[in-house]
Amino acid sequence: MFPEVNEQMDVIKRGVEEILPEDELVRKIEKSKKTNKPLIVKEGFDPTAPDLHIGHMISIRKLRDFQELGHTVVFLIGDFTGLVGDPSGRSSIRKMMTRKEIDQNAETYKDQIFKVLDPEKTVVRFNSEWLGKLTIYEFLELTSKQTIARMLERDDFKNRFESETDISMLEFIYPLLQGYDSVALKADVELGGTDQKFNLLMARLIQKRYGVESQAIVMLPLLEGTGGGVKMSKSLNNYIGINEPPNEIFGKVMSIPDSLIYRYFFLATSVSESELENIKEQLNDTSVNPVNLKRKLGKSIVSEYYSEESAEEAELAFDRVFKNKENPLDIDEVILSIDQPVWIIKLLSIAGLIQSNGEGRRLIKQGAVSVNGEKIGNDDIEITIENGAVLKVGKRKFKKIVLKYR
RNA sequence: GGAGAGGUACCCAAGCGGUCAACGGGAACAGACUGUAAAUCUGUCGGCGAAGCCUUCGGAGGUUCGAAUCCUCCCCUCUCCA
Repeated sequence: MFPEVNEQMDVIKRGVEEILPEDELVRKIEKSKKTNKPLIVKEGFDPTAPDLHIGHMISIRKLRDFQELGHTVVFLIGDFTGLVGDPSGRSSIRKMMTRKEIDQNAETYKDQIFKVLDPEKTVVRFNSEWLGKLTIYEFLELTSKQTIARMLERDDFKNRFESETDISMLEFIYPLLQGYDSVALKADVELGGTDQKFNLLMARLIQKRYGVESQAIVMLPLLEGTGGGVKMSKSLNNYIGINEPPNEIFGKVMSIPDSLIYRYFFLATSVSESELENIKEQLNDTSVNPVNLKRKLGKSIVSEYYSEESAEEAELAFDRVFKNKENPLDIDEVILSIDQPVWIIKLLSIAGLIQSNGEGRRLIKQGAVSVNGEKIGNDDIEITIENGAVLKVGKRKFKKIVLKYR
């Protein structure tokens, strides 16, 4: 029923940063195959930021690998964490989330992860199910499973402790709670980013102390953001959200630095080993234009979350605007009822294309503004526009004017 | 509880009585070029229908012809000592 152990390991290891300990995972898989029992594979998510980006999808796609091998995937939502309020980030006190907000975010999560995971085979759990029921006695029992000295081995805590920076008690307890999740779920495997190493290892220890078999850990690399250098995150606004429209996803992929093309293929798509090799060769071959690889990358990412047709359309739309410098087919419309002629700056402003008149003047001076393809060279003019006129600011911002008479 | 240091625009970070709407870097935006929303180069990066004026340097007052810069109080952060 299950594939051969080495076949499973080949699938699991692709794109993975580190497996701890690998031989233990192999044993678990052997046992699972022998007894015909799927492994319980868990990953936890914080419900405070429900927008997933392709960086998150690296581990979710790995969950799918496990799922396709026949194992049980548990998508754990850390709602208890959300209810209490995560103190990490030191001084900033995060607002506590309401049950309703958490439930809404959980729904949003499902929409997104089920683009990749099979809803029929995915178990969604909330850690309040067990953490919320712990008595203080049981909680103290949990804290007794670990010592301060061991906790301080974590770099983050160690540095802060040594420099006498605050560590809240709650923060300190967090890894224990997360470990308890693994106990409650009897997790065989937990996935996480490399930044989660400490917590993942802690869970192994907590499980052992509770007499549960320790989970194996599969750590995935963090994906760099669209600007390169730093990791993809919503707060840095360098992310590609999987709920964004296909054109947007394609365009953002086209904006990544060439140096990241291979990494994105490797981590964010399902291309085969041989294709990866091929891509690497092409990148080293100066006669191959990297833009073609980037197009392929963009299409394969869009296809994964939408469809091949959407990907084709996104590519055509991209060429239309950026290669042929034409207007896109679908332009957002703004309905205006204005007196004509109208001052150009004011027009841009009410069309929502500029934040301030100063910005408008600047853009015009820089030659970034056009109306129906005609560049505006003077910020002090009044123009008369007809219905359906297209305003363009910069390379990417378009608005179609729909006039409405009073 | 005691002693110091500091809070400057989206972020980091200069400035320490006028020449400061505030150096520099990053981010962002625009233009050129291109192979694309890559790279590179250049420019912009408080507000006002732009004349001059208005509002910004943790908050509130004060000194001064004039303050981000000096003084007082308050709030917050950090470092060291207990």
